Amino acid sequence: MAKAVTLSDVAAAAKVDLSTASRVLRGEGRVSPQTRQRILAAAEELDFRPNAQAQFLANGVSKTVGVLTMNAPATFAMPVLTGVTTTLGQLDVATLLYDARTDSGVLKESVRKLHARRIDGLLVLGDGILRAPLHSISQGFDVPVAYAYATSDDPADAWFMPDGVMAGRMAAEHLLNVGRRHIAHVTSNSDIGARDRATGLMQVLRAAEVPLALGKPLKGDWTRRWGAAAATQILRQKAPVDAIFCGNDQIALGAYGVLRAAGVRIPDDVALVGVDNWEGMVGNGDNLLTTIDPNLFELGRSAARFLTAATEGPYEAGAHYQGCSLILGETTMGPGDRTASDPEGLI
Amino acid sequence: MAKAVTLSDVAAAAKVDLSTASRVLRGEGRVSPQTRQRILAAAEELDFRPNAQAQFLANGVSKTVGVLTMNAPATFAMPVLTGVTTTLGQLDVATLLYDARTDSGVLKESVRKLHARRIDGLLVLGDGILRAPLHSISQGFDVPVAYAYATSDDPADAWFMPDGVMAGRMAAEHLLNVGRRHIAHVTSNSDIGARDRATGLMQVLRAAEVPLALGKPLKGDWTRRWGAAAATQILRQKAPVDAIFCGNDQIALGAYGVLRAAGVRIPDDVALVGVDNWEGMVGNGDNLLTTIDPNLFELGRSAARFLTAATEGPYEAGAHYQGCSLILGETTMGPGDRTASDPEGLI
DNA sequence: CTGAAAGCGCTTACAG
DNA sequence: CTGAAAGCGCTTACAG
Repeated sequence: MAKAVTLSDVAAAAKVDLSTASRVLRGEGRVSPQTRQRILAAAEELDFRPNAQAQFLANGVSKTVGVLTMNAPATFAMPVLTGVTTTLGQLDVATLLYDARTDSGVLKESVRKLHARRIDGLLVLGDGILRAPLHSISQGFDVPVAYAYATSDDPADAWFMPDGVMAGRMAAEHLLNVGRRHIAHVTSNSDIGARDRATGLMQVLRAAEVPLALGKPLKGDWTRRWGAAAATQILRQKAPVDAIFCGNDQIALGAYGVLRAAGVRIPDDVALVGVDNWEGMVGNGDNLLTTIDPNLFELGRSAARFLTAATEGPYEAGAHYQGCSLILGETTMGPGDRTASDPEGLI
Repeated sequence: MAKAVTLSDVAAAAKVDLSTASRVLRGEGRVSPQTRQRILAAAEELDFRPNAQAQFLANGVSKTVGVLTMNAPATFAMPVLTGVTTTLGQLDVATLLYDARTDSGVLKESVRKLHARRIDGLLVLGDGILRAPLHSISQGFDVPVAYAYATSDDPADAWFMPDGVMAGRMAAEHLLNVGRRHIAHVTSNSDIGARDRATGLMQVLRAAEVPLALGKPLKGDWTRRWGAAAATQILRQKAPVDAIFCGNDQIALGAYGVLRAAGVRIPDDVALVGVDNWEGMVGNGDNLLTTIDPNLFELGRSAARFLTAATEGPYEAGAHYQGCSLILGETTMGPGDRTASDPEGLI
C-alpha cells in the first residue's frame, strides 16, 4: 500500500474537521457551500477512496454474502453460482463460498466462519439433485437466508427453483405446434424435476385432448444410455410415435443416436425435445437439439437480488419459480425450418 | 444481530484486560497457564467469534480478492470462476466480482471500487476467446494480480492457461494408440487455442512419422455447422481418412452427424476426437465423444492458489499451463472397448 | 454550520 | 506475565 489517502488527509487539506468531511462526502448535513466545495475539491484532488473496511466496521455491515453450496462444481450449480456472483458484484457485495460437499463437520465450521464474518445474508445452493427439501438452517442466522436450486423444509424460508411444470408445458405446446399428435415421454424416475416436467406435459396434452403416446412415461435415469434403451423399446412397439419429450438432453441424445441408426428421420418421422440446453450454452446457435433452457443463470440472479432486497425490508417466503425458454434445434425444426422461422434469435 | 459477544465480554468474564485476551486467543505472548485457561474457557463458554471486520481493519487486510471478468457468463469462464470461488472460500477469502462486459467505463469504476475495498489480490478472468494478450492492468494495483484464461502483455505478470499443445499431443497419441494412421484435423482459424492444439498434434505425428491426412488442417470456425461442412468435404475427397481430430466438440458433433448419415461407421471407419468435454460435464460417464478436457475448474483453482500464495511471498511470472485429460467416448472406443479398457474412470 | 468526542471491535508496541 | 494506551479509518450523536 502506497500509504492510501484517508479521510483525515482530505479534512486536513480542506482545513476542516474530519467529521465535517465525512458528512459532505456522504452528502448529508447542513454545510455551507464554500466548505462543501473545498472538501469535495480536496477529495477529488487527492483521489480519495474511503476505506470500505472501516466503513463496514462503523456501520456494522460487511457487504459480503455467504454462499453455502452442497456441491459447487456440480454442473448445474455453476450457472446459478455465476449468476449469483455476478449480480452480487453489481451491487458491490462480495461472495464468500463454502462448499459443504466434504462432510457435515465442514458445514458446522463454515457456519461459524460465516458468523465471524458478519455476513449480510446467506444463500444456500443445492446441487441440482432434487429429491427432498434441505433441512432449513435459517434459524442459525439473524440475516436473510435464501435457497437456490433447492427447497427448504421450513415454509418460512424463501427458495428459488426452475419451473419444471412450465418446462413440460413449453415442450408439449411446441410439439403440438409442429403438428405432433403421438407424443411419448422418456424421463428419469428419481427426481422432483422429472415429476414436474411430466406434470406440465400432461396438463397441455389433456387440455388439447391428445393422449400420451404409449399410455405412460417411460422411466429410467438421466443417462444417454437410458435414452438409447428407451428408444430401442419404442422402436419395437407398434404404437405410432411422432415425437418424444425427453426429461433431459442426455436422454434425448441417446434416443437420437438409436433412432437415426434405425433409419428414422428426425424430425420428419420423430421429433425430439430435451431439457437443460447444456450443449446450447456453448452458444453457436446451431443446436442439434430442441430443448428447454431452465435459465439457471437468471435463477441465480433472482436469488441474489432477493437476498440483498431482503436485507432492507420484509420478503416473500415460499417458492419462487424461474421461467424457462424454448431453444429451437434441428430435432424439431430441421435446419431449414428453424432458420426460416427464427433466423437468428436462437440463443 | 443478537448483540454478538465481543472480545471485551470475554476479557470481562475472565477478569483480564482485553489485550491479554487478544493475545491468548491468537496463541501468542507469554501468559500464565491459569489465565490462559480462564480466557479460553470464557471464550468457549460465550461462544466467542472474533469480528472479522474489526480484525481486517486492524490488520490492514480484507480477505477478499477482486475478480475482473471480461464476460462472466461466458460458457467457459464459468468453470474457471467456480474453481476460483471454491478455492478462495476454502482459504476463507471472499470474492468480489465485477464484469467488465458492459463497457470500459465500468472497468475504470470497478478498479476504484476494488481499491476502496482494499482487496488482497486481483484476478483477471478472460472470456476464453484467445486472440491477443490483455492489456496489463497490474500497475494500477499494489497487490498481486493474476490472469486466468487470458494472457497479459506484460511479461512481469503471471497468467494461467489451458495447455493447448498438450491437448493436441494427447489427442494424437490416443488416435495412434487405437491404430489410426490417417489422421485429419478440422479446426477453427481465429484462435490461439486452435493453433496450440494443432502444434501438439503435429509434434506427435512428426515424431511418429505419420503424415497429417489431407496434408493440412481444414480451418473454419467453432460451430457444428463447420464440422458438418468439413466432414462433407472430407467425404468427397478420395484420400483415406481413418480419424479426425476436431478442434472442439462442436466441430466433432457436426462431423459425427454427417459421417453417420453417410453410412460411415464410427469409430470403426473413422474415429473422432474433440476438445472441451462440455457434454461430459453433465457427468453420467457415458460420453458419445472422445474428447480432451481442459480442466478449467482446476485452472481456476490453480490461479486462486497462486494469488493467495503471492500475497505472502514472491511469485513466478509468466505462463502457467493447466494440464488436460483424455476423456474416452464412443467415437474412438465404441461402447464395448471403452468399458473393457476403462470400466469406470470415465469422468 | 462545524468541531470535539466517543464508538465500531480488534491489534500491538510499550511499560511495569 | 499483564495492563493501559494508542491506533486501524470511518460514523454519528452531541454541543456550541
